[in-house]
Amino acid sequence: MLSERRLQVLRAIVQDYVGTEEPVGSKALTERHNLGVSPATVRNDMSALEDDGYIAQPHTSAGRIPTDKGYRLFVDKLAGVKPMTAPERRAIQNFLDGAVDLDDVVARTVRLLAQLTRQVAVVQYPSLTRSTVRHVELLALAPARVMLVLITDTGRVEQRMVDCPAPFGEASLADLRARLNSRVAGRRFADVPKLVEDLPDAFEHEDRGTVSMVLSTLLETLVEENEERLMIGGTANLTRFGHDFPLTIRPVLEALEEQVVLLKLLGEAKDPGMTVRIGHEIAHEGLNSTSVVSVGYGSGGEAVAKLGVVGPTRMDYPGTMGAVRAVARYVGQILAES
Amino acid sequence: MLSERRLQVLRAIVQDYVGTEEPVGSKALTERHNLGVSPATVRNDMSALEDDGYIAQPHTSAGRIPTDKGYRLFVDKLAGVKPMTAPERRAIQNFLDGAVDLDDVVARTVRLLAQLTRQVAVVQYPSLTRSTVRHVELLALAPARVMLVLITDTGRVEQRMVDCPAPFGEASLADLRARLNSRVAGRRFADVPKLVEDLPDAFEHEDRGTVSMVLSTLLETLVEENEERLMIGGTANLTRFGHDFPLTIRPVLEALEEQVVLLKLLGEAKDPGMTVRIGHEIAHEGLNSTSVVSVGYGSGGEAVAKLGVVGPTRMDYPGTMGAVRAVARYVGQILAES
DNA sequence: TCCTGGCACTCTTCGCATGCGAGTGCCAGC
DNA sequence: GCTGGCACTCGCATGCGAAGAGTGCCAGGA
Repeated sequence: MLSERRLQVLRAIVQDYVGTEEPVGSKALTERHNLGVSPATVRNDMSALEDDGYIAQPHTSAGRIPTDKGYRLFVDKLAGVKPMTAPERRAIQNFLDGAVDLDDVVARTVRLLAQLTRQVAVVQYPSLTRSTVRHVELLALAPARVMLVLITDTGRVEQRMVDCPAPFGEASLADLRARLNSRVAGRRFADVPKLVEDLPDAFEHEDRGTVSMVLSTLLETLVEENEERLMIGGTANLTRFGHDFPLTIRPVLEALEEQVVLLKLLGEAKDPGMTVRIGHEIAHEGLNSTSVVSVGYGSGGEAVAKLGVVGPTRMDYPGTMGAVRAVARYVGQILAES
Repeated sequence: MLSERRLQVLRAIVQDYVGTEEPVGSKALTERHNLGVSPATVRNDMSALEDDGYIAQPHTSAGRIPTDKGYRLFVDKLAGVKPMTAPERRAIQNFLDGAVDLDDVVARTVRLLAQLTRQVAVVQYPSLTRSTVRHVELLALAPARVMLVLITDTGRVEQRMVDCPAPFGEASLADLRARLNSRVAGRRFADVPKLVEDLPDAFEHEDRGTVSMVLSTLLETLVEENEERLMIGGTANLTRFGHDFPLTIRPVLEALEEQVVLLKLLGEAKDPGMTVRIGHEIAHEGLNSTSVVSVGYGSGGEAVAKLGVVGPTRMDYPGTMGAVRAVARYVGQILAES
């Protein structure tokens, strides 16, 4: 077990390194933090921390930098979440309050988060699977062509085209629309399949094919996982990384474009609260030298999607976590109101 | 006026520079292209080209690189559009054919264009202002709350919430829905305002406020310019630029996030055909060392939106133009079919 | 037992001088 | 108007040495 002072040394190293972006030495440490001991003592502590794998030196006779393990300890034990200041909170609220629709909420959230953290922001669209159905609309575009529009309680709208096997009368359509809505409106997506199971039985034989097809399209839309979209912003902040970074920025940009990777990453964070993944804890190669801070957000008590930030492992964790948490909270409020 | 051979020299310089990314000298030129003259002669030609501002040397005793003016001449006079090969065309078609809805078409187009050109691709969503209305749907979510859903002929769906001044009966809603659709379905957006002008008169006095409000929301949605969205992809290709590029990639990423800038840029290209803007021809600082190749696309004869590519001024213009044109053509077909 | 000052050692970084090579510009000759 | 030759200019890589930062270790003291 590490002594109290060694933990303080580690904390100081992380803070200084995040601030200066340069390996930090024993002398500088004692000057900037009053640890009450001499550089030599700190050197001993550092040596111990290095043996335990919390810090490392890029090359002999350079200062130390934290390892992923070091950051992990820092995040778990040594640092809290820095709360937003009152003006910041007001700014967040003002900025988000202007949103006109769901797309706009997401777009504004991304911009906001990127600006606050000066890093890359990622916001997942409210997921379908946890939401409830607000309304299902059916429109006859042609005698044998129906457009299915699904509206969720989070304001999301999905549409699908259905090519019917047989012409489908306006009356049947109205009937189906009414029956469908009375059964599923307000219900959770997960419950829908069972609720509509026997619906085709209520129709004339000639219409059943079409009804089944509409229903299966609806169910497809509900489960369609790759329809989980997300919005990314603040990629320009990647250039703030290092000086070495042609090498490091590239795979990150590539990973960001592969939304699948990000969705998987967000999905893996089981913790309903905040999750921080650091460096090699992220399976995906190319994000190995980045950290991801993510948290669920949602209207009401339950999280419907995630949002977060991607940045260098050398990031201001307390500040980033504070911003992410605050933004998630306000977005939840906005969604609950609309 | 430049002699034929000098134009050939310019063409050779552009081609070599695009290929090698290094300033090209007189000796290398004569070796790689059989111009039929000696390096000394080429040097004289280069000197003349430099005096006219078509090429420049980064520093004394280095080869020449084309200036923006040089690229302009190259694009206008010296190079054609390189057609896609048959396999490439098949690949484009296959890739786009799998799309399920409008979002998917746009997403696939961006990916495709980025891959083909190995540059940053930009695709504007089919613009509302030039489309026609397919259907307007009204849903009562609460006694005094109506959701307006607008469906366009390009498959785009816009929704807006309307808070009514007074409760609005289901019958009135159905009436309004029917009247509205009979008037505007199939009509161009630009014509809608006049078509619905007198619609409130047909309703009871108590409902007129709500009807007016629904209509004005509809009109707002139609003209809302900042709802012109676009999708961007292939930003990782920016890293292929130079070695110097922490400086150059940053403003480009920033400009790309400012979608306003890109929309303005795409909007400025009046030419219905392909437009190429090179370097300083682009007003926006930060895109000064990039070129933009854009073209309109659309279902049927008319362009409904633009798509294009952003890359370094040092790009393969013929190839890029070929890819952009081909993709635009196929996207148009896809939209016409759906 | 733990902290401290001192000291030698290591390694990176920076500045500077040098040599090389690519490329140019110009000129005289064909 | 083209060509070969030649001197000149720079940028770039290389090598060397000094400076500086930081470490590790050790002996001495609380």
